[in-house]
Amino acid sequence: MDDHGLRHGRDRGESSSSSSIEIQNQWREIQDLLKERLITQDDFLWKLPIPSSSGNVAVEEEEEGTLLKYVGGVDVSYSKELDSAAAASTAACGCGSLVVLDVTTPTLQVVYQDFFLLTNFDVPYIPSFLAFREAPILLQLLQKMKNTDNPFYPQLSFTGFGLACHLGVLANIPTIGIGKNLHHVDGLTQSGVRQLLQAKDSSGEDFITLTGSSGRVWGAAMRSTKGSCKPIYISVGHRVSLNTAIKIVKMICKYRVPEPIRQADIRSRDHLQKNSCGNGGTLQ
DNA sequence: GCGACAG
DNA sequence: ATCTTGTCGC
Repeated sequence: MDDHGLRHGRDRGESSSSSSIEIQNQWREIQDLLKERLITQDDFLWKLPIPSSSGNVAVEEEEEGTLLKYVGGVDVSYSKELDSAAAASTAACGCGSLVVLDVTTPTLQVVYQDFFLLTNFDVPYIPSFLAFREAPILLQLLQKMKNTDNPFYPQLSFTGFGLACHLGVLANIPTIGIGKNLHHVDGLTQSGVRQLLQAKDSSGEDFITLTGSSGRVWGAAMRSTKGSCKPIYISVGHRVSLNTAIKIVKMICKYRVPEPIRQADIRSRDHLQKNSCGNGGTLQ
């Protein structure tokens, strides 16, 4: 995997007993380097399919470019015995997934899926640094498709919140991040979002822009379906503008969580469940 | 200083 | 993230 010279501390042969503070300082440096390479505008020319129940694929009329057809979704599920039982056995304690949906079909058909079972995690989960734990797993799944010239290789991928920038830059793929909860950072609060969303309620718009106290635009909060009062959080990813990200999210929400993420989530959890505990170590 | 804190 | 029962609604 080409990591463009960005390696985790442990890979550079540094002491594995680095303190959490030292690790975080290293990770912050890497995040700063990745940020320099982040593209927050559209850098492609795509025709977006328009949702229709007829089964015929309509596209936005005036647009030129390639039809957006294959959209990926990634996720990592964890077993409850993450740190105890599973760690000592051969059972899987985690599962990374990559799914690809054909968004030109009315049902948003899943046309590809692959999994990566984990028997241990060498990277801890630290808030604000989620990507360092999950991105390496997902990069391998993407790289496997690329190496085999798989025709379903995603033109764009949905990721969990906080992974979009990191994974997008390292895989050089357009990404949109989706969160089910707000990451409290840069002055952003749950109650602040609720208030702004409530105020927007009457104006017809169903989303608000998330601007931190630093002035940085982190993404948007939106009600993805009519019935949901709890918003989803869309993060600015790589090579996709926020406006385009919102458009794309709107066209692939059968439920509150956009379908690529939802399928990646459901299928990784299912695959993990079938390959843990009782079946651990004895199943392929 | 303390608490809160995506997955 | 995961644990866990029922329950309410389309």
